[in-house]
Amino acid sequence: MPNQSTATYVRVALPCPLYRSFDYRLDPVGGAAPGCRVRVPFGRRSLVGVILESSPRTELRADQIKPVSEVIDARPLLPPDLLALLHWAAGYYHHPVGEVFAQALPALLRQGRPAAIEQTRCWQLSPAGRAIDPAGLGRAPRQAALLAWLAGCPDGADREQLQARDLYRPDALKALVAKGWVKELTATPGLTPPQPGGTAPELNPAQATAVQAVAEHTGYGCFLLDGVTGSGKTEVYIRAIEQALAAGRQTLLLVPEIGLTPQLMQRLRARLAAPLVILHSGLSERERLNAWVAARDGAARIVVGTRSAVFTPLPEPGLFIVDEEHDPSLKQQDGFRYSARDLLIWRARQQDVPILLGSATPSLESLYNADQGRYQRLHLPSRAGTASAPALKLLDIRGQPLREGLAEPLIGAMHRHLERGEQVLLFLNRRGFAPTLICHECGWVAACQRCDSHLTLHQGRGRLHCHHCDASQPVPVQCPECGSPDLRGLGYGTERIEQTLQALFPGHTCLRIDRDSTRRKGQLETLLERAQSGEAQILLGTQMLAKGHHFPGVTLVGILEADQRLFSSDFRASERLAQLIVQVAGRAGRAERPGTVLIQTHHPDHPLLRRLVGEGYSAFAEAALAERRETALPPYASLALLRAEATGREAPREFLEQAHTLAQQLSGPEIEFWGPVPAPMEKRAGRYRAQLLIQSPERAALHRLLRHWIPTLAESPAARRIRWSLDVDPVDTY
DNA sequence: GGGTCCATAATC
DNA sequence: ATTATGGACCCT
Repeated sequence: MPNQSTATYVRVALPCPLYRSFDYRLDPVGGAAPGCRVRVPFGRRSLVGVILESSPRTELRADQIKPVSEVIDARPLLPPDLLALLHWAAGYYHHPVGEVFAQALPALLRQGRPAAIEQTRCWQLSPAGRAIDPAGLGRAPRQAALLAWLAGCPDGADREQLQARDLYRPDALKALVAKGWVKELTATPGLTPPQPGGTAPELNPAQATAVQAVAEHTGYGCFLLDGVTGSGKTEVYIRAIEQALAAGRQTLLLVPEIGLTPQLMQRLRARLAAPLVILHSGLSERERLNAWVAARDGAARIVVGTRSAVFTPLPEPGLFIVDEEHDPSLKQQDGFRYSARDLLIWRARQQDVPILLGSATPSLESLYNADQGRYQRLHLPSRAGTASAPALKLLDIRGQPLREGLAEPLIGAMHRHLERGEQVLLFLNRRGFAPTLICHECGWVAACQRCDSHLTLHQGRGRLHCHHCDASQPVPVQCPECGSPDLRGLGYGTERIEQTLQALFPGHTCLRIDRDSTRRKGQLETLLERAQSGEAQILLGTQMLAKGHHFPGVTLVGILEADQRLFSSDFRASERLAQLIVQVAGRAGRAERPGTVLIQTHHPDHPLLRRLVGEGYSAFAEAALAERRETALPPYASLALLRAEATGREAPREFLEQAHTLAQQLSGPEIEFWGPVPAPMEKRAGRYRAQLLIQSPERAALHRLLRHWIPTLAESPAARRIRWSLDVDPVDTY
């Protein structure tokens, strides 16, 4: 008998919100190993699930069990190490196993499609086609449109990309190919061919030490690579990846979801002669599957991706890296709320692989772990002889006259820097013209119908916009309450500051970089280019400006609004503010010209702010950690947050009250509860939200409670009536 | 008698 | 999540 298996029952993870797996009979003898997908009947439906384990026996009676209808994978789709990771993650985040598995797989695999790279046809402009002016094809507008679009795609475009722009016309493409203007290629998309050519810079001693520390390490080790912008973290990554490549090993690099970090990608491509795939939210499902399969089969030697890439199987892992490890986007904010950083650390330990956490502003958690000796700290000082760290200064604006939100000393400093031919960057984390529209006659304020918030005035578009639910309406001509036409914008957004700057600095060009000015594809790149070329001297922007991009000509940074975050209800707000200030400061001053950072504040005596400005981020972190210790907050305690929302105001609170009562019965005195309380913005997008915070000095105790509490709660009748979710290790407590 | 609309139960 | 079921309620 060939290949007779003793295992006739399989335990399957199915994509539904249930805290259990389901047993099926495997009729055709031959077996299927854990990690294979199967199609099974489930209720009245048919679902694709993943085999968790197989066993010769089952606890169920024969009439309670159904047969597997199809074994999809002959060999396991997921290797044992990934099964273990997903299993552990489901337990740690107290999330249904089946949903965890579903989230970890590309959509096409979830649907049961084969795990095979599919060659796709793609079309590229030929040299002859490049010479054609699309405007000359008056009688063939489809072809003209295709030519015009393809001119902007040096790598060609595939069917999916063309369809996305409604340009996919088989006849037009055929005609263009026949004329020799377009080439049809079959490509395996995703696997970028190696094209190294960049030169390796000499390592400074700190970089060399860091690279060596990772190189000398065999097996698991967690390294916290802590270095300011410009200290050469990327070079350390590249050398470490080279070592992994030389050892025949794969590298997984996680990045936050910032515009795909074009600068980082360019450097990796220029230096590393190995097949590299990228996994990010902009991929089509086919591209994502191809990249995933290339990684799993070992064809891709380097995998770069955003948080969900932590679930990519790698047959020969040798190095893990988390870039910007403090970045909140590494934590999933809905559904299965996992931390990609924390999961990758677990995975590193399990697979006995070194992991590198990089940041100019490490999270307090990671600094604490380093202090405890769990991570090895590798410090990169700013390079000797080049950029000195920018000087941070607090600008006390209490009682000061402000010109549309700008204090005189800031305006004066801007003049001085601009006159020297240098660039200035202003940071304001508030888009639009004004955060509120108010009636000067009666005090009416434009409020959002669906949220507890004001509508933001966007003057350029002539609309009022809610930044919390995306609702939008035209700006009223007169007050709906009293009929007065005297409606005024209250407060300042980037759009308004832009106008002010144009009036104050008529001789200089100002660029506004925020989500509104970069809505269309390619706009961000264009604006960044104009900033870097020096064509514009004043750069004004939101959060977008804080990450990843260097502006060597900038010598002055103004932070217009720091106070909001100092008194937020979120205990992480001051950590975020400090990280933001340092990250924004890092955009400024390279080489010979050191930067200055002016921070406008009404609270120049705030101890944490003073510490940051006077002594730097490490000193700030030390003080912030001491504060966390005193208040018994993370990393000195473990948190979980139970959230609930519904269309009525009472339902979420009632559910949380019930949940609270149940939890108190299940837990000991070491667990503290805060709430239930309404969320800081109770109504959002038409739903009322409330939350219950669970806090424990002992992680294990917290998890013991959650293990019993959450599945019980999920089965309660109240839980079915409202939307609720559990957030383990929340990064935002609202 | 026959519709719809919800709460409730079950899914190997 | 999805699908089925059983009343309550309302209609011609």
